[in-house]
Amino acid sequence: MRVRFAPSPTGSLHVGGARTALFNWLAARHADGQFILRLEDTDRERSTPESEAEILRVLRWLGLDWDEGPFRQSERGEVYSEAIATLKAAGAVYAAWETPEELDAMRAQAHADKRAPVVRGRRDHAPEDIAGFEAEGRRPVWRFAVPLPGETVIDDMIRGAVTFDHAQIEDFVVARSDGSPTYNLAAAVDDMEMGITRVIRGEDHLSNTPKQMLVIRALGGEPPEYAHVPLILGTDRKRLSKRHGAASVEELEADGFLPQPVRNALVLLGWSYDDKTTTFTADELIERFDVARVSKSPAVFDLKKLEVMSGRYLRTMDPAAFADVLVDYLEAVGYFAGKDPGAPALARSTAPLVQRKISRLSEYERLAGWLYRPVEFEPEAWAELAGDVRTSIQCIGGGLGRLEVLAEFSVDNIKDALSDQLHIQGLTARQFLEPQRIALTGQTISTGIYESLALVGRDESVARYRAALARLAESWEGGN
RNA sequence: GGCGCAUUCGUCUAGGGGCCUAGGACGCCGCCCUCUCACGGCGGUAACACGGGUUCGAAUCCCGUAUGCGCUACCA
Repeated sequence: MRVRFAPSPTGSLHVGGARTALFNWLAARHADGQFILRLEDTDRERSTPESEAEILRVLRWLGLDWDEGPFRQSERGEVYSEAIATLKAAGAVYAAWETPEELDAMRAQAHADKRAPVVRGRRDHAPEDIAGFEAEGRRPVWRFAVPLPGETVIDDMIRGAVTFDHAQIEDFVVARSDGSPTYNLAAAVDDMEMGITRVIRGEDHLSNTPKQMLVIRALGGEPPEYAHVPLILGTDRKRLSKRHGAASVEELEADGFLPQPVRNALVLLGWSYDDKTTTFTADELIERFDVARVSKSPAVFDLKKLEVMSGRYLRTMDPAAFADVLVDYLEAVGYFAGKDPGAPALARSTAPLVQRKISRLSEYERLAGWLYRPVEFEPEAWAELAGDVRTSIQCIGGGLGRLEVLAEFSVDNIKDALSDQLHIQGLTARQFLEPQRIALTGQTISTGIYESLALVGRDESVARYRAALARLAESWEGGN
């Protein structure tokens, strides 16, 4: 089996495109076939090299390696010229001289008559008329002569038979007036020429398919199998786009998601293995994926679900591997810029403190940000302390007294000492420990208290406790 | 407007005539655990778009309606 992914490099890879790529890749790997990458860059206005590079980068990030390509349609001009010549020779296409204004008028009229807005060019111009057109510098487009009457049936792997009446298909343009091929010509020719046996693509291409089948047959080829997958929607049930938040894979990456859970979430958009399994390894996907099982109806992309999968994945990771991806991520997003040279090492040592608590790498800062700066109280955190200054001072002071004299500043010792102290003071763990957390971190949410204390060490811990106490004392006096 | 596709809990879905008083997962609600945030455990809430058929029997098949989406370019 030979499949292809054929994005147009006019932006970054969005979630829908990524899923299509994934489905194709899985189909190829499952059947031990080839996955071909082809850039459909015939739109010179919108295609950019940056976009192409980004798409390639993201595919690699997702782990979707291709066997052939990337091919660029912009470099295959001769192939299309030949195909167009063949079609001309076979009489399958004809020159059409209609001006844009005439075409608009035809379509407007069809709309007014409640008819299908199909364009059929005039094919009965007198030779002298044509000479006249040419004399004024006009060049014709070449339109495909859709056979009438007739119909084309797509035997879609997902939807079953879909029939299109030729009366509803216009004589679509195959070659522009400058001779360049249009999408429907180029895609058809490439699929044929590249020996593609199965086309898996978005449902938005369903109505193009009969046109491409017509071209392939006119060229003497046999169309591949088709599988049109439903579109992916945003939470407003509109086709997913930039305005739906993280709609591109690039953004998901920046938001701290790893490729494995992203893949897992994408594949489950429209496909399922059974009624229970929700996580798969890459190998399991390759073994189990079957495009015929893809659902017919569109799915809403739910970031929350991705987050859950991501969190689960992170938690099951080997701690060393987790530390690696965490540090790599922080490095990549520039987290260490302007920080102490020891910051990456610090991040690595704190990885175990956050692994169970975050669902995406970008949440690291929320929990561990305090480690990278001098004490700096979040307004809510300070408010919590200042709400009951006397108690806060008692708790922090009580904790300080124990920490200062601890023989070995280890997690276990800290825990024992503080637990003992809270009993002595007759407080609940929460009442007693919260002020400690705030004194140490300045945050209401942080890494675990005992681990955090042990990590920064006695000197730093004591210094932070004292600073908090001093500030509390000030506000106490100020308040009296 | 034309053509096409789709329609099961809020979301992703299982289901392909009797196994369905519709199953799972996420979310949500409650409880437990608990040093915050989380994690984890337990329990609960919640759906076959509507109307006709076909059939002994329909979420499953057919028709219609409604709604949504896609295409409707010398874009891809």
